[in-house]
Amino acid sequence: MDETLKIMKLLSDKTRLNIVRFLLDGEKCVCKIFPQVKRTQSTTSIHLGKLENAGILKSRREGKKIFYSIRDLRVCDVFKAVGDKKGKILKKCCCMEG
Amino acid sequence: MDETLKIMKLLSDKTRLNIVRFLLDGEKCVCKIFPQVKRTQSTTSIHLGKLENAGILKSRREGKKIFYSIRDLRVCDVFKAVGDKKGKILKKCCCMEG
DNA sequence: ATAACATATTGGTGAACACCAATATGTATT
DNA sequence: AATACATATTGGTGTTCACCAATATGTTAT
Repeated sequence: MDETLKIMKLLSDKTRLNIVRFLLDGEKCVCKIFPQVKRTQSTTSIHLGKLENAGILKSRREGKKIFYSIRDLRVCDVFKAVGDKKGKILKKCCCMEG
Repeated sequence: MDETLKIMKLLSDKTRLNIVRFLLDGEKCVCKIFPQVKRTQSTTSIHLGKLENAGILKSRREGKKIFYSIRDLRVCDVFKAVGDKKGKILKKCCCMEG
């Protein structure tokens, strides 16, 4: 499938976009994520699964908790490209040199 | 509404993505666009309308024909950010300096 | 004015998917 | 093993929206 389309589809949902935005601040536990994005635990879990499955996020277990973080740094560049607030904070970007 | 989300939604459809990709080569007439993206004239017209309405594209009449082109150069940067083939061709980008 | 052409709009249909509640799985503690 | 906690999965519902065919609007030429 069209890789660009895949990424765009993943970022075209409010909940997923807010998840990624939140994770731009660094690794976060699920229990912190779903209150932040104002969705139920189940809904949030589904979205995290999709993002991880697509390679956008990665996860790590620590005891009972699971921490998610950004794996595919291209999303940072996308935020920068569109001029998102969160993007402006980011200094290091992966594919913007040259 | 969330500006980033708006752009992502617009770029998250196969037809619209292909329209924008095609227009990265320059201004194009509707009659050339809809065969390229393999959609009916009516469907293509709707998508062009949405993209123009959102400020991504602009249009210009020349006789009976209407030509569309890219107005919001951020989409170029988005293509570059995700590593899309079309993005790699582009040399000038608007918001990537610095 | 009428015909021919280019694009826009409308109406109806089907599919994709976000959402929540409820349940299941998995992990740590006692 | 039983309980409590954290996350994942399932089932069902409602909405959004892409699509096409048909029709309407607008432009040029005769």
